[in-house]
Amino acid sequence: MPKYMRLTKQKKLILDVLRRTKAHPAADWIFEQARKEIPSLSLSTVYRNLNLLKKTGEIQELNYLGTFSCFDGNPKRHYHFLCEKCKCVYDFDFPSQHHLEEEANKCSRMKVTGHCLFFYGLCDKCSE
Amino acid sequence: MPKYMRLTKQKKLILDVLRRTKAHPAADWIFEQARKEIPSLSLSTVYRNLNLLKKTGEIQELNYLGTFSCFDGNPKRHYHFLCEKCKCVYDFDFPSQHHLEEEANKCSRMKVTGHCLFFYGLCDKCSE
DNA sequence: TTACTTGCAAAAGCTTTGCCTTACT
DNA sequence: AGTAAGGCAAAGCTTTTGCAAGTAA
Repeated sequence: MPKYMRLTKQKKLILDVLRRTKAHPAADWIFEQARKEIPSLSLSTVYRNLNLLKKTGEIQELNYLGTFSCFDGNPKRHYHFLCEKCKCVYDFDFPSQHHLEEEANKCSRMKVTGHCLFFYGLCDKCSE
Repeated sequence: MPKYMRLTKQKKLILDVLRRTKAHPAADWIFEQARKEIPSLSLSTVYRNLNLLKKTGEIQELNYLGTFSCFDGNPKRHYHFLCEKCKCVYDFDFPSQHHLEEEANKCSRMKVTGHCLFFYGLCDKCSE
């Protein structure tokens, strides 16, 4: 394991692409966008950097869709909404339900340290 | 799309294997177990049947782990706990938080029809 | 200069699909 | 009899890995 993380232009670009969008893109979308600025970029570099940035807590990985991951350039804990029609993931402004963890801890012998919550349904565009 | 679903011995066995366990196994574990009774069984049959049974609502698919799916022979809505150490998924007896959906509906323009919630941490065996 | 990172290609993991045969209704 | 489902092998998709060359610190 490396001692420090280098700020290469590839890493900087990948992080930028992710921060510039409100969507929660998959690795291949990030790759396609970033590639416009660095045509020699490779998909494995995208994956490697996404993993590094996830490890340092600069981004987070979302697994709501099952078959592939989406990434969020916002590292702060917040909830999401998944549209079942267009499969888009939206940020969802909703109060933290941290208290559920304490209740959950009382309910069982497990040591609950976190929870994952998201909502699904139809987004405003799809429900018109 | 088929007009009806046949009850083949393979399908019956796969469902049985899934109902006999309290764990939430992945497709390959189900395959290994079922294979003991029907050695000629193939993995694609397992996948095909899991998808059929999911479609008819007899089982549910869990995607908490990201890289692969787990299956739950209990079709009723209930919560789960994921141990981050042993990666086991447990049933988690916790009151339904259905009210969150109504609150969520008030919070946004999205049409919220459901939620997904699970807890994680260390299970009783791993936290000893 | 050191050793982390890149690009390329290949491999790995999980899941689906095509095709022909089998067997449930 | 008609057709859903099975078995096998191959393909598909997302993600990871090995390695030689490049480059940030």
